[in-house]
Amino acid sequence: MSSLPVVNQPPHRCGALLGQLTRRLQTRSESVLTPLGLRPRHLIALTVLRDLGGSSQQDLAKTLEMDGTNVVGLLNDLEAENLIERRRSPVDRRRHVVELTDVGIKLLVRAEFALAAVEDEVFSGLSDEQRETLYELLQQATHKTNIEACREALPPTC
Amino acid sequence: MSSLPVVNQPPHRCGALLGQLTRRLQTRSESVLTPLGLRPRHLIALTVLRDLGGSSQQDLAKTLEMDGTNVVGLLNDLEAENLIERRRSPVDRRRHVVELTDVGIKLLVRAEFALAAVEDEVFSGLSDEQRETLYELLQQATHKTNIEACREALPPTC
DNA sequence: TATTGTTATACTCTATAACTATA
DNA sequence: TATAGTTATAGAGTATAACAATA
Repeated sequence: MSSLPVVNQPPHRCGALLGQLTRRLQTRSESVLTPLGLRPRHLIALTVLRDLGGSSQQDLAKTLEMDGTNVVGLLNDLEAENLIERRRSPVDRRRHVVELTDVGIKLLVRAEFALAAVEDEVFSGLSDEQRETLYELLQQATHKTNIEACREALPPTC
Repeated sequence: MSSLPVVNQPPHRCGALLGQLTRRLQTRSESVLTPLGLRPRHLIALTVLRDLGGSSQQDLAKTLEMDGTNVVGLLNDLEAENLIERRRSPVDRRRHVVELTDVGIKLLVRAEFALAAVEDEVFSGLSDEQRETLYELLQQATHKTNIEACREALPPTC
């Protein structure tokens, strides 16, 4: 609201720092997941399956933003460890309904505890209040550009 | 400063949002760099070389946190486009001194303009003030854990 | 004919080992 | 012998194409 002739400095670039923190989080997450026999991808899949309460493989591929062929391999891993189940859908026998097993649910809970500890460590330079601010800023940024991306991708409706 | 019996909520997890924004930034950066014949890796290398004013390949590998063998390939690309020069160090002929060419400097400037525009777009959901806050939080977070990482890695001195 | 899941395959990125030349 | 750079090669991660079963 000031009309002083202040020179408007452009904001600093966040990209490099963002990438650096993400890489650090990724590396440490891998470390704590390895003893549980999981890779980050596996964990994301398990989380999505719990949140959706089961899914077809194609829907899962869309949600994970992965190629369908890679979802097959991912689910093969998880099924081999008895963490998920594939059942033919009774209404459309082409579809596989994928669901978490009890073993999968329990392992997911353990993994989430481990990952929470990783975040606490990586963000230990910030106070709880600062972390909350960071969260809100990131959410605002992702949400805005989500809408933008949607507008770009879809022609008429959105 | 309040002594009310407020329940301390743990802060939200930032990891997922951080990863999402980073991926978005990465994808769009690739898009704008492709017409310039560059990949993100190339740009990071060019930036580091300018900031250091030249470097040996090993030092470059350390700075980029990449394997030395991959730096060779990276530099081969850049040299083929006449963006960098390798010269034998006169004091230690095992070393290659790597420096930007004039062509490299000019292309770097163009790439940075393009990337600034990408950041402006990806962070368009935030005001300049919010972007600055985000920058400061990210910087504080990365710096703290940098020190931590250093303490972990080095036994006595640090 | 289109859709779901699968396999086989190729392409990229990254890391390991062995080689050359210099010290 | 150790170091700087290079090459060849193998291992992940990911994407494309063809195929089987079902709609």
